[in-house]
Amino acid sequence: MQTVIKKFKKNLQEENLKSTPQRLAILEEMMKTDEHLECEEILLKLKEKGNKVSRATLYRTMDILVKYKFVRKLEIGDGRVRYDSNLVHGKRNHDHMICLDSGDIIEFYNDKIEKLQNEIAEKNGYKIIRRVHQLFVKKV
Amino acid sequence: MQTVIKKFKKNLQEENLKSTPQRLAILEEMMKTDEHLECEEILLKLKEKGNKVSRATLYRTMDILVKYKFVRKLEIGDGRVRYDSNLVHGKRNHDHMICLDSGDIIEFYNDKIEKLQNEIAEKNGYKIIRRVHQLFVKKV
DNA sequence: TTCCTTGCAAAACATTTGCATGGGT
DNA sequence: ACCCATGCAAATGTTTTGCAAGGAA
Repeated sequence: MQTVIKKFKKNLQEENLKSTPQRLAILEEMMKTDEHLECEEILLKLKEKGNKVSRATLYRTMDILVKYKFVRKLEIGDGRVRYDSNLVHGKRNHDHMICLDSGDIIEFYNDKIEKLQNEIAEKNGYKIIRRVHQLFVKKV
Repeated sequence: MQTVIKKFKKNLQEENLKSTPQRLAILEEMMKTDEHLECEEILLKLKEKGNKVSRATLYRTMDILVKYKFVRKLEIGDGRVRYDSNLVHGKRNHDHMICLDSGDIIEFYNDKIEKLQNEIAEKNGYKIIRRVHQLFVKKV
C-alpha cells in the first residue's frame, strides 16, 4: 500500500499542495475500511486513534480524495453523505443496493448494464463521466 | 385532471389529513410543470400567482406528495433537492442524464436495464422498491 | 367543537469560510 | 522565508420544529 501513499503525495505535489500529517492520516484511515463512512464516523475513528483532525480539515481533505478518485462520494438520499473507498482490494466500478429495512448497503456490478448505459449516452451525443445507480430494496 | 385532485383529496382523507387551499395550490402547481423544480422555485411560482404558502408548509406538503407518489424527489448531488412531477402526461419510470457542462437534465428509459436490475435484486433475495439511476455526461 | 394546519421565528444540521496561528518545503 | 494548511468560531443554506392562532370537518 506504500504505493497509494506515494501516489497521494505526488498528486499533492503536482498542485502545490502540502503533505501534512492530517491529510495522510485521513488517507490511511480510508485505506483501512471498506465500509461506507460518514464524515462524523471518519472524524471519530481518527480521534480514537489519537489523530487530531478538525472538522474543517476533514471536509477539505475529503474533497481532495474525491478529486483524485481515492474515494467516491456516496449519497443515498437520507441527508447523510458517505464515502466509499476505492483503496480497498482495488475495487472501482460498482453500484449500490440499499436495503430499506436494515440499511445494509450491498455493492453490485453488471457488465450488460454498463454497456447499455454507454449506448444511451452515445445515442444522445454524450459520453458518461460519472454515474450513480442505486437500487432501494426490501427482502422478498 | 380532476381525477388527480380527487385522488389527492381521497389520500388525505384516508390519513385524517385535511384538504387545505395551500396543499391544493402546491399539487396544482406540480401538475402544471414538467421541469425539475427546487423548493425555492416552487415557492416563487406560487407567490407569483398570488398563492401564499409558507416555506414550512411547502416542505411539509412536498413530503406528502412524495409519499403518495405524485412527485419524485430528485437529488443529483449538487446539494439542491428537486422535484420531478409524475403528474404530467402520465410519466412514471424514467431515469436522468445530467449534462455536467450545461446542467441540462435529460430523461431516459431503458427496458433492458429495467429487467437486469430486477434480476440483480432477485438474485440477492430482494425486490426493488425504488431506484436512482443517473448518468453524469458531457457532450462528445 | 375538535383537532389538524398554518405561518412565523427559532432551532437544528451539515458544510463552508474568514482569519490568525502554525507548519511544510 | 514563503505561502499553504490548520483549527476555531462564525457564517451559510437548507430543512425542521415549537407554538400560538386560524380553519377544515
